Amino acid sequence: MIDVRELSEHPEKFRASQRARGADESLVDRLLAADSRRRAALTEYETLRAEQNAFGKKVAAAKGEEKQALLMEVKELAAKVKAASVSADEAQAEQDELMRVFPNLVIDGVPAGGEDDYIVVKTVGTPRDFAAEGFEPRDHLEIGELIGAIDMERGAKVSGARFYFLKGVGARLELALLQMALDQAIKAGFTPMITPTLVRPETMQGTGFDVKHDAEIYRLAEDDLYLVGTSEVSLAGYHSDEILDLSGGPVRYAGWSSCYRREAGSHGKDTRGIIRVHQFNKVEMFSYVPLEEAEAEHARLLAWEEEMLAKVELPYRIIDTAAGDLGMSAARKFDCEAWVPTQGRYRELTSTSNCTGFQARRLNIRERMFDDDGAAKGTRSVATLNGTLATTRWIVAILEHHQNPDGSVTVPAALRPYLGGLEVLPVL
RNA sequence: GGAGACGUGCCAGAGUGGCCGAAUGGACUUCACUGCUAAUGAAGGGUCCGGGGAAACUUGGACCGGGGGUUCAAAUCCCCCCGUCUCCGCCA
Repeated sequence: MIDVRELSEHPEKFRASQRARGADESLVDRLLAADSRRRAALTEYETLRAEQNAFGKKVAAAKGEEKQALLMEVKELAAKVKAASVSADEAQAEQDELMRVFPNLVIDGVPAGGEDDYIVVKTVGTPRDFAAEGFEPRDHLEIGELIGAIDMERGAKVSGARFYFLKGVGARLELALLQMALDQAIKAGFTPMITPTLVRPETMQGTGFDVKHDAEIYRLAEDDLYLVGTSEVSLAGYHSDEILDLSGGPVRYAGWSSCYRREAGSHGKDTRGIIRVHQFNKVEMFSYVPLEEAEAEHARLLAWEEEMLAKVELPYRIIDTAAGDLGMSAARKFDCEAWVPTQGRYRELTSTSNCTGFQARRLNIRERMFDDDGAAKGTRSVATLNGTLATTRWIVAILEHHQNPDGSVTVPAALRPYLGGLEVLPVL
C-alpha cells in the first residue's frame, strides 16, 4: 500500500503516477477525503474514550451509594463511546478499501502508457540467422519431442491443457538450469530458500495480489489457501511483522519453488509447448533494502539476470516496462526478453520489479532508524525487490536457439557441468 | 482424525475484572564505583495511531496470538479462528 502521509503532502505526484498508469486519478482525492474523515472520527472517539477512562478510575475508587450514582451517570457515556468507536471503525474501513486498490507510486522516468509503450533499454547478442545456415529452425516442442525432453500429450491426459511432463534430458536440463541459477545466487550472497507454495490469504494480499479478484490465482477454497504464482509471495511474507536489521547490507534470498498460474484470459495464446503453462519451476531473487538503496539494488538484480542469460548464451533485450503494464506493487519493472527464433520475436524470460515500500508497508516490514548519535530513533518501512533468475520457460529459448539441423541441441558450456559433462542433447 | 494443555514485552516468566503497559529475573543502554570490555550499585527502555509544536518535546488513544462479544470497566469472563506442545489413532 502507498504511504498516506506522502499522499497528503504531495498529492500531485500521485496524480501524475495514476495518469502514467492510465489509472483512476480521482482515487487521490477520494483517498484524501477518506483520510480526513477517518482522522476526525478517530479524534472524536479518543476524546470520549479518555473521558470514559477517567470515569472508570473514579468508579473503581468509589463505594456504595456514590458508586451506584457514578455507574448510572457513566452508562450514557459508554453508549456514546460505543457509537464513536463504530463510526471510527467505519471510516477506517472506508479508507482501507481505497488503500487496497491504490497502486504503487511509479518512479520518475518510467515510460507512461500501456503494454506496447515500453522502452528498449538495450539489446545484447544477435538472433541466429538460420536462413544463412541453410535450415529451417524447429520450434521448441518439436525439438523437445525429438530429444525426448517434453511430453505435452501425456501432460494433458494426466492434468489437462497447459500441463506437461519434462522427461529424460528435459528433466535434467531444468534441474541443471535451476541449480546453476541457485549456485550463482549463493555466490552473490543470497540465502537459498525452498518455500511454501500454498499460502494464507493475508500473505497473498500482502504481496499485492487480490485473492478475491485475481483470476490468475489457484485457490483451495476448502482450506482457504492459495497456490503461489511465484516464490516472491512466500519470501515477502517471510519477514512480515518484523523489524529488520539492514545495517549489515541488504537481506537477500533466492527462492526455489514451483509456481502456479491459472492463465485465465489467455485462451488460444501460446497454446503450443511450454511457453505458457499452469505449473513451472523458478529460482527467484528477493531483496530487502533501505528505501534509498532500492534503485541501486534494482540495477544489481538486473545485472544478475543478465549474468545468467550470458551463461546460457542467448540473445536478448531489456525493456523498461510502461507504467500501465506494471503490477499493483511495482514502481518500476525491467524485463529481459530472449529471442525465440520460430516466433521471430523476443519473449520474456525474466522480470525484476522494484516495489519500493509498497509491499513492506502492507506486510509491516520495517527497519530501525538511528539518529546521528547512533541512538535508536523510530522505524520505517523497507524496500522490497524481486527478480527472476531462471524458469522452465528458459528451456524454450535454449532449445530453439542452440538447435542443430538434425534436431539435437548443443548445451551451452556453462551448463555442461550441471549435466554431467553432456555437450549435446541428442535426437533419440 | 480424537483428547488435553498453552499462547503476556528482546528472552524467560508472574498476573482470573478496576490500584496492569503490565511484577520479577536475564539481556540491553546510560551513569557511578573498584586503576582496565569481570563484579557491584543506580537509572532507563517497546510498537502503532491521533492532537499541539519549527524542533527538543508534550498530550490523548490503542496494543498481553488474531477477530468478535459481555461489562460502567477485560491480559483477566464468553465465542470463533490461527499457532505451539503432549497423548492416542492414522499415514509417509
